Amino acid sequence: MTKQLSKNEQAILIFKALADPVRLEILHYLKQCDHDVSCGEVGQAIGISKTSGSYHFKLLQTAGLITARKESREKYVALDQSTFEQVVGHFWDNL
Amino acid sequence: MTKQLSKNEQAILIFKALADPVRLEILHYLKQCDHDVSCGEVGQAIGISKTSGSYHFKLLQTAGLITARKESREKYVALDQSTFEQVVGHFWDNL
DNA sequence: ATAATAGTTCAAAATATTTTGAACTATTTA
DNA sequence: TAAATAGTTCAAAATATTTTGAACTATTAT
Repeated sequence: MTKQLSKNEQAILIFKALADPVRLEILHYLKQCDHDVSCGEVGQAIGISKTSGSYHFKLLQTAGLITARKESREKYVALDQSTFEQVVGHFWDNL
Repeated sequence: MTKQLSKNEQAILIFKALADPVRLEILHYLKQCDHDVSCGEVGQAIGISKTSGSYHFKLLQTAGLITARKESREKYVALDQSTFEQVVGHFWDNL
């Protein structure tokens, strides 16, 4: 059961997720990929430990900025711009 | 001499500024005002100390989310949506 | 000149976020 | 079955952010 968030709470989640250089690097890497890629690949590409990666991917996922699918051992992630558009697009209206 | 920021650094500054409930309250209050208002008025309205207010107003100002003008003893602040539009509007393009 | 008022600055304390490494689960390969 | 691989979880350590109160500047009012 995932708690239902208000517009503001959701916005804060997204802004927090975006307010970090490592996570922007992740998103930047994902943007260059048309296909979805494994967490390991991304982590290696930007040079972070897998523990740290796990932490950041979870945050991005919770914020709705990436989608993730588990295939056997690996987790494949991809950019999801739609949440951003929805929440940040109407940010000033909802404020 | 204010350091020149990259697009990403500016974006992080804005996202950090927006990733906080107190600062969203400030922006929310400012949104309701057509005129600019004193820091004291805002602080009182949302119930924060003036020291804390000073801290948050500085952050918002640095991020370019508010404008400020000093008139005699008081500092009048107002919403500035334009920076947000410029930086966040092209966020995915610049990423 | 003295008081009061609006806001800033500073350093310390309180909180929150991020990184790290070890131990863990689950899956695949030898 | 045993070893290797991908990722998660946990708690501790390292950092970063936020709050607090006292001391400060500058302006206005008595």
